[in-house]
Amino acid sequence: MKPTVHDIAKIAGVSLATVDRVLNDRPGVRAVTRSKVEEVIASLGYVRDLAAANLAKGRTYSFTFILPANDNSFMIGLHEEVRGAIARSSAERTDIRIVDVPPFDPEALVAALDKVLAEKPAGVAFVAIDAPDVRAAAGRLREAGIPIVTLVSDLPDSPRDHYAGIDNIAAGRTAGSLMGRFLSDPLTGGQVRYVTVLAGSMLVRDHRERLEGFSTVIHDNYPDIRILPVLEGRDDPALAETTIYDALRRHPDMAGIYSLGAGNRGLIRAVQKAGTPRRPVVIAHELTASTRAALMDGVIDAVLNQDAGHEVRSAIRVLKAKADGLPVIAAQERIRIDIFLKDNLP
Amino acid sequence: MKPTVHDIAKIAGVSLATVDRVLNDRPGVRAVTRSKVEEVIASLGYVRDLAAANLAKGRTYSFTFILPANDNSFMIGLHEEVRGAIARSSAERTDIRIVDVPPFDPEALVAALDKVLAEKPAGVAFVAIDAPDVRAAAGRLREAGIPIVTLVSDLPDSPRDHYAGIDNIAAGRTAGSLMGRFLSDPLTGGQVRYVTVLAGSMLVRDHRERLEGFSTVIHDNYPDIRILPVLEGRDDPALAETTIYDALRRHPDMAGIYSLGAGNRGLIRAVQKAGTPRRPVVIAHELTASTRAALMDGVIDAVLNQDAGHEVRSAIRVLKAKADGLPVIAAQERIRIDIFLKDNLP
DNA sequence: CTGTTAGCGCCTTCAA
DNA sequence: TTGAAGGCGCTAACAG
Repeated sequence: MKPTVHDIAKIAGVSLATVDRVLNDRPGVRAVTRSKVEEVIASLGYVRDLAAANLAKGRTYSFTFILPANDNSFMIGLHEEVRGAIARSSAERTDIRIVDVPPFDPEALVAALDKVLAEKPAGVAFVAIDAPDVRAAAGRLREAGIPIVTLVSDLPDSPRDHYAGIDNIAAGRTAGSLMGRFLSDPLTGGQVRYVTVLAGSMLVRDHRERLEGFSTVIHDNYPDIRILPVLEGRDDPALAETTIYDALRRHPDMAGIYSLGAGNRGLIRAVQKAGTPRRPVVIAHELTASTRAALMDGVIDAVLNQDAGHEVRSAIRVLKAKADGLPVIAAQERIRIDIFLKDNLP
Repeated sequence: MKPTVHDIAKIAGVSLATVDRVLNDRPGVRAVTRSKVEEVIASLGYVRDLAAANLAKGRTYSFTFILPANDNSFMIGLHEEVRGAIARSSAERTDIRIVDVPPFDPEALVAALDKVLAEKPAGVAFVAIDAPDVRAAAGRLREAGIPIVTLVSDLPDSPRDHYAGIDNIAAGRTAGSLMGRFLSDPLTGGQVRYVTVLAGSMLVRDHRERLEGFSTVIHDNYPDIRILPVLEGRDDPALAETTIYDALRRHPDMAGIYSLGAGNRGLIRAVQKAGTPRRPVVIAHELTASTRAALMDGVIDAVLNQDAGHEVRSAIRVLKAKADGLPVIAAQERIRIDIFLKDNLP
């Protein structure tokens, strides 16, 4: 039979209340009493029944998700996943709130973080912007004892408890290897190919990291492939379309395109419209309705994806665990870089 | 405030016990009383607090995992994941037991299933063998009201509640596309290449399905690629080694190898030893210590993987949900076909 | 500082 | 057929 607080109380010769004080290290216990109780706890190998504790406390975990009010498919999907979690909240004893902030706006994010801090939730998850002020605001939350998880975009060198997102350098490297392999023939060789990269903005950390990984692999392993100067589409479909269309007009022999940001709807239209003699190899990020269709149609060759549902569920699990001071299953919380070809679409 | 059994009792003008009888539809309630209570339940939108219910019942979910006592890395890893779940069982209110059976032995599996049936666990997970007797045994479990989940290998046309594993036809197709893309150059063309397939045994459904997917894609999309007659390595490293070594001696110009079963340790040795003028493109299944190392070394080009940890955790979640008659989050339970290149290794 | 007591939401005897 | 009462494991007043 698993030991309970009663067993501890009996053996240690104290009351339930004292055991509870020790367990939740609340004040009001003499040091000797405390250590005696702790000894018994250890000797019994006691582990508290969280479900019972939460029941007694009437506890619900109040978490706040701060999300950019971006209107690209990925962010919309992320919102939906959080709303799904909200729908399940009664069963999961959570009380989740979404706070929208304007995208790419560090000051707005800082303001939101400070406002959330005042509400003292049991945990906060947010899509980070890599700026000193944001780091400082995160520090204030942590000092208040509020667990924080960065979502999709990390905040390195900050006291965040966990990052629920992919390794973007690795993602860029993966794209680079796929591009290299899709373009190179081991039996022939030597012919120079040109590849263009479409980013949202080089100011965003994720995009910089993906580019870095991609460039490294291409330079190191595929000397025949030349990367043209990066194009910035601001994650905007319309801008992406004209940008890529122009590039394909200038370079009708373009061998490949790596789209490392959003706005792929425009990219796809541009490739179709340009009708170059030979379709370029296209690798893009995030599986959405449009990238999925393009994959099926053969306009896109591979999609790298991060599973927004997994990220949200993982963030919640980790926040819960941190709030309770519990360990997490590391493997379960690692967000994979999914590679989708048209053959393994979910 | 969420409604509780007390609210129902008060409004319906009955006692807690009666409400409980209705909730768990136990006998001993007049039809009129029952429907009155049910009405109140519906009108309040009551949902029972599972944690509290389990606490009161002192419930633990007893699950049995029937696993083949195979000694390849994947199966060993699967065992480990189940043991990990057992280690967490106190926190998760589960009581999980592992039953080992000899591999590829339908009769032994049937015997194990029937033995488990006698113990009436709250759920059973097992690695299926595609045979009529096994299907019948599964039927007996289901008739006894025991939820069953197939793990890694499915049992189609059976009453299993859920399959925690990958789509093997899709996996084969994915391997085919990667092979095709890695071997073909869009700018040149026409040159015939030979590819060999190493399977464990064509008697196993997973392997048949992977081969089917692979062949289809190659035939339909890569006419220059010829698939040589399938080699069977019985998932045995030693046999795989000699088989592949011989094949590479006979065909020094072998362009690719698709290893769709286990025993990759031997395959890797053979490729290294053969030292063909040009290394073949190698695609294998399951990320293990040896395939991982081979990926890093460039001996293997891509590994398709199913996450055993995810499969086990998913099986447990689903068994719990089925035992309680609850829905599952479908997206969370879909087992992905992971594609690993050396760049996105976890 | 420590103990007593009454719940949290639900289930389960045991009587009526 | 129904109800009253006690308890699951833990926590939180409120006394002492």
